[in-house]
Amino acid sequence: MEPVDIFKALANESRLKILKWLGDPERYFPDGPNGEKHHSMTLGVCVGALQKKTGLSQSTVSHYLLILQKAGLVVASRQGQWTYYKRNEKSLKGISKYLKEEI
Amino acid sequence: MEPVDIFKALANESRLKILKWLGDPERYFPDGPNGEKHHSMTLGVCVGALQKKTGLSQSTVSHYLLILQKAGLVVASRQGQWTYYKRNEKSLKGISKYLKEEI
DNA sequence: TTGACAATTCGAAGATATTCGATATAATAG
DNA sequence: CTATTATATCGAATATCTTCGAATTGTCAA
Repeated sequence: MEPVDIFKALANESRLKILKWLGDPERYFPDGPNGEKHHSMTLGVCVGALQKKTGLSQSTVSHYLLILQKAGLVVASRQGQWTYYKRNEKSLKGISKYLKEEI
Repeated sequence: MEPVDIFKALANESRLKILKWLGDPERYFPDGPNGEKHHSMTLGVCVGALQKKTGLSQSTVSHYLLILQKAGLVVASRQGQWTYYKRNEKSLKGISKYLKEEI
């Protein structure tokens, strides 16, 4: 993905928050989307949990996650009826490096 | 300026190019806006030179430079009838650090 | 002071982004 | 198989961005 498209994905408050939350899911999602405790976070965070935390509609969050995914900033993995999203640390490091060295 | 506004400023191909050019004006503007040689670049690059290189209209470039300025990415200094723009290296380093450490 | 040049501001058209509710698809539980 | 839950896609309204040409402002030289 081109740098400009990555910056477009980052140019939105909610998407920026989602990225931040995905950077430390244990901290930002201590409970599951429906209040369950003791759940694993290795796969990432599901759409419903992100939807609740953003306060946006379900369709908007799904759309935003697609934007982040197309930009390479997150990766999705479907597990049964859930889709889990995690951050792509490499792409974040990459764009940070780009800003420091190529701009 | 908030990170999201900085990313909005970066989310445009022409503005990204302008920033890149301002990072090495001697290389990207060997001649002045009207073809003169041997001109100083310590003040930055004037709007006309950027306008020619982008191919956009003069008003658009002026507008874009204001967006970059509001985001803190460039600083302007008027010198007679010209306005010179230079990069604000500190803000670029800052946003790079933000991406690496706070997101 | 007037004319030319540089830059900014204004007003508007078209394109893209935001955001929603409704609908469709996919997976699971009964 | 059917109802339920999770997510994705569709269609549309509104907002913001892109970009221009025209008008305005600021500066300098004759």
